[in-house]
Amino acid sequence: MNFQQLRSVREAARRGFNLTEVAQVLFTSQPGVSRQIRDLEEELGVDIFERHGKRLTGLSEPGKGILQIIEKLLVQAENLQRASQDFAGKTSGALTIATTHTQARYVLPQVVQSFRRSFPDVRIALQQSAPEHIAEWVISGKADIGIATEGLREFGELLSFPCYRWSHVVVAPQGHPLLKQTPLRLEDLAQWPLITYDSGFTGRGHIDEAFAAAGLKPDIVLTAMDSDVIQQYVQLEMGVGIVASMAITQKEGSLRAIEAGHLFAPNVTRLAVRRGAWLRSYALDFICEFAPTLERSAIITALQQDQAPAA
Amino acid sequence: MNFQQLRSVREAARRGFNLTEVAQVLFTSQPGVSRQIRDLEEELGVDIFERHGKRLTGLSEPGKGILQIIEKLLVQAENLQRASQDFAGKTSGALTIATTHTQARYVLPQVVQSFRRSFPDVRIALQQSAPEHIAEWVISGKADIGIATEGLREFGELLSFPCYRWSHVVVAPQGHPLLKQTPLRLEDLAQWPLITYDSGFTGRGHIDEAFAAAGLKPDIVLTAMDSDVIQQYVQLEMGVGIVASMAITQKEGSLRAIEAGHLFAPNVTRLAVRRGAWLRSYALDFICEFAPTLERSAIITALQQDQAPAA
DNA sequence: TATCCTTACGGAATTCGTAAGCATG
DNA sequence: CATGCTTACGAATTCCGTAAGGATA
Repeated sequence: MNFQQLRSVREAARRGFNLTEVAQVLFTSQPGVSRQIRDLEEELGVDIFERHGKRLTGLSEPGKGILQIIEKLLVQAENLQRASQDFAGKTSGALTIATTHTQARYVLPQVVQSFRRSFPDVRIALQQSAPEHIAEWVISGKADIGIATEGLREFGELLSFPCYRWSHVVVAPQGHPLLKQTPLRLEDLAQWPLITYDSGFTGRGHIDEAFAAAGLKPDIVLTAMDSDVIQQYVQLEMGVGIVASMAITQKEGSLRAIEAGHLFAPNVTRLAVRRGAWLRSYALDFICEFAPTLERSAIITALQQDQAPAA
Repeated sequence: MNFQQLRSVREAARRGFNLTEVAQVLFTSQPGVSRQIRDLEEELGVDIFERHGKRLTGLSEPGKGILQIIEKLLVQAENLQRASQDFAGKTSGALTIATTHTQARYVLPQVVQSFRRSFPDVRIALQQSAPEHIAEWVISGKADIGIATEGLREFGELLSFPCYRWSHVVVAPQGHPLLKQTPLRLEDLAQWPLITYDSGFTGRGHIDEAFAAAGLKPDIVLTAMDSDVIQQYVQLEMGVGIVASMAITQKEGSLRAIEAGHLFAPNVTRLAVRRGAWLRSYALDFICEFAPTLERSAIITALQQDQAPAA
């Protein structure tokens, strides 16, 4: 049993059982991968993969259990490397953050900027995608940190912290009748075509809930993943926008914003890391910078728990 | 990085940093071990061990953290082997049970016997020792299962289950005056020289507590780890014995027993396994046989949690 | 001085990539 | 027939044990 064999198995499962692809990812030859897997199967005495003739088609039933263990083992192997780099005083490394557009565009810039000043040798990668994929990236180890408002709490493999609260804001073109309605009511809002986030994004859930609770059927004419896109279409007078308050930068030419915290439930942006993973020292610094309410020691303690307490 | 390097480091820490000894345990040469460790330290860029000149004397500060990760990694490696053996349908293997004399002598025989009938190919090892060592053995992976009445609950690394309750029994030679005292009171007992377990063994704690709570100072003339030894000395009329009820087999010649459940707090024998460890299928069977109140699925679920929930 | 770790060296085993062969969809 | 896995083979590397050297308590 060796690490190359284990990596081959893990990668095969991740890359859809295509060993040619696995070989490329692992910078080795395809026959090499083929043998790594065969050798491991032989040593363990178990077929890890289902085969149709010569092609791998999926995991066998035991293979699923074995893969779980292999993943844990390789996580520890990566932890070992990272911990060592920390102990060796290395200030270089990588930090991959999976997050949504709103965070990446409006919230992270300041944090990233100050982080870069503290750790100029760390390469930062912002992986932007949908909340459910953010969780996936962190769980698989492709991202070190996930930041999103939705979709991070449902996973036992993740450890997530609340970071800050925010509320929604209504945006409308200058001179729009809604701007005179004070205080703004949901009924007023429901009169107009609306533009907001795709479902599952950036607090969209709370928007739907608020309208449903009021027995209103809003006319949502356009949805997007992206606050900028929404505001762009508001500017084109296609409707009234509902966006996260962070997305209002005061510079949006003819657009005007109305606080809507009283209409929709407040949102909490969360930061998630993989349970059992070692975070490089600078990653902890990043987290503390992003969520100053978190204690460094509290994060470390929580990370020790490899698994969620049973319900 | 390879497994032999990791094993060398773990074993060096376990064997008091004597590489010659490590080499013997790992069935390899001493220079080999020396190089494994040096290579790993070089690759990780961290000195894992403290050195005085050429000799290893202890773990470095980073080494402590690194060792923790290595231990977790190697546990997963062992899990992988065991899980594979299960999946491969292997009915052979080993089962090491660390336990106290009382369990090994009076409780386990039936269980072991029936287990042997079900799994004739499994080699069973009973490791008999003091409760604190039992925990140690299970934590280090040298034993699969620990069974004891005391000293298993204090370790976050262990997952322990209550198995059965029992109480103490007073034993005295035939014709002893105490046998007429009905019901038996603590005050009566305190009149006589007593023989019971060493402190930390087999519910001794509850005995001390009971006397202390009653403001009595018992005259404990002899202590032993072992119910047989205690009864032997009672037979020699050196005093009155207090032993676990399981140790009364009805065949002890001239000795008579008196229930003492009303005098001392009841005891619960617990069974412990290492968190995060894979238990061979037959080990689960053994546990269920030993503690029929436990559900197989409940054990598996609990084992998934690698770490104790934070306090 | 006895124990213990490191260095040096050479043979053996393993590893790995290329090329060819064969099954699958 | 194009893609994908296996087998075969040879070169290069790595691994590991023996023997000798040097430090420590």
